[in-house]
Amino acid sequence: MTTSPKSAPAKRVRRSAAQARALILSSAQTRLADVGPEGLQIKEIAAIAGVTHSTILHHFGSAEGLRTALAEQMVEKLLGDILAVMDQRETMDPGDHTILFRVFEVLSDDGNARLLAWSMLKGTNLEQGQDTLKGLFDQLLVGVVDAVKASAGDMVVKDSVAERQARFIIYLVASTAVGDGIAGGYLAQLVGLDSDDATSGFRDWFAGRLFS
Amino acid sequence: MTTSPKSAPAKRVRRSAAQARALILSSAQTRLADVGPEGLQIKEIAAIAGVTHSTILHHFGSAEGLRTALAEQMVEKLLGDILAVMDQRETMDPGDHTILFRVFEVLSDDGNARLLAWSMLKGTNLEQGQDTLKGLFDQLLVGVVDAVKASAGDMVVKDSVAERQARFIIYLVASTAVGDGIAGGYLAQLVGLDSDDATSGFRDWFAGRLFS
DNA sequence: CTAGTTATCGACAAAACTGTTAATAAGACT
DNA sequence: AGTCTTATTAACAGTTTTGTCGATAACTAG
Repeated sequence: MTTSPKSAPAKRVRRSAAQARALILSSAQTRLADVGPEGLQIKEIAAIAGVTHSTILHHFGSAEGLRTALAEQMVEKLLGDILAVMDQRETMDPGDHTILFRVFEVLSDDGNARLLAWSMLKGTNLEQGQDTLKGLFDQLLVGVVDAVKASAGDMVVKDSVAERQARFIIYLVASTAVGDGIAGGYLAQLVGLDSDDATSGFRDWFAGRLFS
Repeated sequence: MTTSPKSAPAKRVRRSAAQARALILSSAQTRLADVGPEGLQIKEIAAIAGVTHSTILHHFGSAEGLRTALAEQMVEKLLGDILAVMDQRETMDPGDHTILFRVFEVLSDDGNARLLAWSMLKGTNLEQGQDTLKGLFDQLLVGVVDAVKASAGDMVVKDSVAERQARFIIYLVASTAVGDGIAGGYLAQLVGLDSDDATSGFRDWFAGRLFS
C-alpha cells in the first residue's frame, strides 16, 4: 500500500471564492463542450474540478444556480467578443464589410453557437443581454446601409429600400453564422467541402456575393 | 364518488407493439416540443401517453433506448420530407430554385431545427441516416450545378467552377436554414424585421440574390 | 373452448442526483 | 501566538429517475 493505514486527513487546497467559482465554471464549460447539456451534473463537474459536489453547492447555491451562472458567463463572453469587434468600427471605410464578418466569426464560433442552441432548446432567456445585442445590431445597421448605398453606385436608392436590404443582409449573415457554427462541420462533410473551403473559402465567396 | 369503493381492476387497453411504440414516441415528441430535452423522462412521457413507465421500458428497453428511438424517428421523418421534395425535381426548369427553397423550408421547420440542435448538442450520431443524406445532397448538387450554369447565361462557365459554386450555394442555403430554424425568431427581433419580412420577404430576397 | 403469447400494470428495488449538516482546516487579521 | 472567517469535506438524508419482477388481462391461434 502506498497510503498510510490510518488514512491521513488529506491536505485541502483552499482557493478564494472567486477562484473556486472560476475553476468550477471552467470545468462545467468543459463538460458542456464534451457531452452536452445532459452532462451538466454537479457530481461529474466536481470530479473534473477536483472538488466535492458540496463545494459546488456552497458556491452556487444549487445545481440550477450553477447552470444559470454558466449561461450568464457565456452570454457575457459573447457580448464582450462582439463589443470588441464593434470597437474597431471607426477604422472601416464605407463599403468595407470586415466588421460584418468579424461578427460572423464570433457567432459561428463553436462555443457561442452551442450556447445559442442550448438556450433556445431549454427556452432559456437571453434577455439579460438582449438590449445590448439589440443596440449592437442597430449600430451595425447604419454601416451596412451605407455599404448598400455605396454598392449601388450612381443609381439612386431610396433610404427605405437600402435599409430593408441592409436588415436582410444582417439577418442573412447572422442566421448563416449560427447555422454554420452549430452544424457547419457536419454540413460541410455532406456537401463535400474540405475544411479549408468550408471556412475561408466559403466566407470569401460569401463576402463577394453579399453586396453584388 | 363516481368510482366504486373497492377500486375495480380498471380495464386495460391492449395495443399492438407497433401501435404502443408509436403512441409513446408521439408523446415523447410532444414533450420534447413543450419543455425541451430536459423533459424527456419516461415517467412524464408515460403520463402523457396514458400508460405506466413500465410499459415504456418494456417496449424500448431503457430510457435512453426511447430517446434514441425518438431521434431515429425524427431523422427518418426529416429524410422522408426531403425525399418527397426531391421526387418533384423533374418538374423544374433550369434556373428554377423552387426545390432549393423547399429544402430550406423543410430544414428550417421548427421541429427539424430543434432536432438538429439537439443532436448536435448531445453529440448524437446522425450516422444512421448519413449515407442517405449524403446521397440526397449529391443528387441536389447535380440540380444546382445546372442552375448555376443556366444562371450564368452566355458566359462560359467551367464545370469545376460551377460545381464549387454550387457546393457553396448548397452550404449557404443549408446553414442559413439551420440558423434560421433555430434562432430565426430571436434574430429577426434583434434585427428589426417583422414576422412577414423574416419569412417570405427574406426568402424571396434571398432567392433573388442567390444566382446573381 | 383451451392454451399460449405478450402488452400492461403495480409494487418494490436500485441507482442517480440533489440538498443538508456538522466538523475541519486553511488562511487572514489582530 | 490566538481568533475569526469561510472554503472544504464527509456522511447522511431526500427526492427523482430508472430499472426489475411477478401477476394479470387482452388478444390470437389451435
